[in-house]
Amino acid sequence: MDLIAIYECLCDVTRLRILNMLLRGPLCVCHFQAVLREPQVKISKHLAYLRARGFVAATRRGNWMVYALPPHRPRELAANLACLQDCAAEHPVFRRDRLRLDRLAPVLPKAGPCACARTASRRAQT
Amino acid sequence: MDLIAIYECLCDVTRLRILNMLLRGPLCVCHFQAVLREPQVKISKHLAYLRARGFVAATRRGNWMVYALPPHRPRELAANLACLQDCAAEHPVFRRDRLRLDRLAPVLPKAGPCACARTASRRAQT
DNA sequence: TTTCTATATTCCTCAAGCGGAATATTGTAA
DNA sequence: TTACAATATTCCGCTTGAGGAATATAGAAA
Repeated sequence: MDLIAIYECLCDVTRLRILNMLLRGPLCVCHFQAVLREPQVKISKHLAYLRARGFVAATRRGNWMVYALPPHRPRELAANLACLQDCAAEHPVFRRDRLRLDRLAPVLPKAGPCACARTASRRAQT
Repeated sequence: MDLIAIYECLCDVTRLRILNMLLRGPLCVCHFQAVLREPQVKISKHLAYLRARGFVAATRRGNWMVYALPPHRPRELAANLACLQDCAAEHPVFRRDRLRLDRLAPVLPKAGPCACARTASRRAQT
């Protein structure tokens, strides 16, 4: 009954927000930190939780870790993610996260440092 | 963020099975006992859990308690129940519960003792 | 009233998950 | 190498929920 595992994963606000962000596309950890504004350890642990259960996939890119929803999602996961996306569309917290995310990084670059790092160095330049 | 409360409620197999049964219509406690075949205290406590959070409504009918999904369901609850119904259609446990339920009580009578009681006395007569 | 039946509640123990502080790891850059 | 930056892990205290045994309640029946 892996439905239970799915619901357990959806039981936490931080994880919901992470998944909501990932519904837009792959992201690196600094994105989560910048958008969620939660302590690093908290974000890292929830990412580990999701990863251990196969709800997200992680890839290292130099110093950065890129997280994404798994390419092949079982029917139940897909259904519940769709449901979450639906519900999230109305919740202020999720909407705000999406806005912050759009402002932060239009898309994740295919290579090189993540957007956070680039904006940080850009800030340093100006 | 009452989405969390919904997911927390869906985290337990027994509660999922109860909700799956209730998606067909109102039921009394003996139905749950007959179909789920779990200890009385377990069923009662999960019903209390669901009731305390407004996920089911309860009415007394003489000695029996009739449980039902609440008449007016917030959008998120409705969405997730629909999703559950979808997922349940494929899971052996849920399907078996539905079958047992259909065999047990085609419909809940509008008044009088519940079907369990009637079948029990019918058994006693024969 | 007393008794019975259906259901709920209390008390207990146990395991799991959360959050945070501190620390470890891994890759890059100097 | 050494130092640094990004991220992960460990340890700890706390809370919550699950399950079961025993007991309580509420209504019907005798």
